Amino acid sequence: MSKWYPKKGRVIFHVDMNSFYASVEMAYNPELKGKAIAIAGNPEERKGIIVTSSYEARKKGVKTTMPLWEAKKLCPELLVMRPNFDRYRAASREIFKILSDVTSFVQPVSIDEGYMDITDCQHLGSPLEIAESIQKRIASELDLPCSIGIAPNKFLAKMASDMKKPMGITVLRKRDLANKLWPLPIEEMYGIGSKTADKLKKLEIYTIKDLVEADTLQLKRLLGINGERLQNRANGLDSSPVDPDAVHEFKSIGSSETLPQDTTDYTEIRQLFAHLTRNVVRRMRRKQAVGRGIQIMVKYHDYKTITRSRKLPDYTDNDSDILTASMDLFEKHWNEEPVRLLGITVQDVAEKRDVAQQLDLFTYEKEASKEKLYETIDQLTEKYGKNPFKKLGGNVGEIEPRTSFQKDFLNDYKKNEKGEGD
DNA sequence: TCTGGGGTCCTAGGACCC
DNA sequence: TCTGGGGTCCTAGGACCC
Repeated sequence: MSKWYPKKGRVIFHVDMNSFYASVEMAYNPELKGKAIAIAGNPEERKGIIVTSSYEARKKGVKTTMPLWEAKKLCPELLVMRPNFDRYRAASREIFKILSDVTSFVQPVSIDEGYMDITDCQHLGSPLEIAESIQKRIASELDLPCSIGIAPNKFLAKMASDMKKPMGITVLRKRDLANKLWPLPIEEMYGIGSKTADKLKKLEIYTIKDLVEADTLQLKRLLGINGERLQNRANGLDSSPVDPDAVHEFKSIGSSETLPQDTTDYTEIRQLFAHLTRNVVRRMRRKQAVGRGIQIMVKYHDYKTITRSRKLPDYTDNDSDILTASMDLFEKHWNEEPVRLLGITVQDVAEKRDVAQQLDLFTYEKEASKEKLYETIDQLTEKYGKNPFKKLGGNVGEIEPRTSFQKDFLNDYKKNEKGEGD
């Protein structure tokens, strides 16, 4: 049964903090205000790239990901600081608290930006008034600047928040598209990076307006399904909802690190893998997560990068499982050339609680009959909603069987659900 | 004097199953 | 007997974003 929804326009905010890390440092130490500052890693460890810089530094040409030496050449008075992630996380929490005071429909997308759906917040004033009060609260209570985009969907809100910085508020309605959006060069469109921009330019598409007017079939041939989506967005169409739960539904947890020098030393490599494993495990435990896919990444001296992965037989959050699988993959695929960076990512992540449910279900087999098992599934379905195993990547019928009993049972289950045969 | 680290999503080929 | 058409899972790589 499909439900009928009244066709009502949404009001979406995109709240974007301005040069976030640098602004947090300025809030901590107001003497930094008005100065050219940058947050960067340690060049001694080959991590000296600009992570964020203040507007004063940007005026001199300092840009994110620029090597530190290059930034200093452009801006000799640049004040450089190491990142203080704990500070940024704390500030982020306070920001999202303020947003949550307006509505529960808040979707954080990174440490310093998020979407809000304020369609049902008329009682708090006009969208512009709500945006102004949010911006003022974040500025007065946290001493941090932000820009806010107001639009009928997430894509336009995102584009709008970029239009006035710092401390801007921009309304982007359908009727503003021709004036405010379409004249922009395609590389400024969210979702178009340098590779896609290059491809589009070969079709003589240089502005968002050109993208609107392009032949859809030609775009699909060039970019696949993404071509169509990009053209829809350029037309101001994006139905994706603001999803407050998305932030909890993480799919992978990884850690990677560049070595101080390229190395072929096996002991050093193993030590780094052990360190990465500890990092990943610590974060998994904090999130009460387990995972079943292990991926390693090896970046060689020449920047050639490979990824190799494997599925484990069971979910795990165990150091030695992860380290063993990683070393195994590494030994199998290392070409003996000097390594610049190593990474480990645990994929197929689920919450421990959900996995425990699956195990509960199958430990039942020890004492119970098939009929009992069906009953259990019914009970769990009732208790947890329509699809209690969603987090495990499928329906009950898609759980991986481990014993012959499970195999039989699942075959029966599938027959009942889908009907038999082809 | 080169180029970090955390993620998500998509594509594409092969294996395997019905 | 001579070649179907789905579907899912697995792996590797690439593009993009902050």
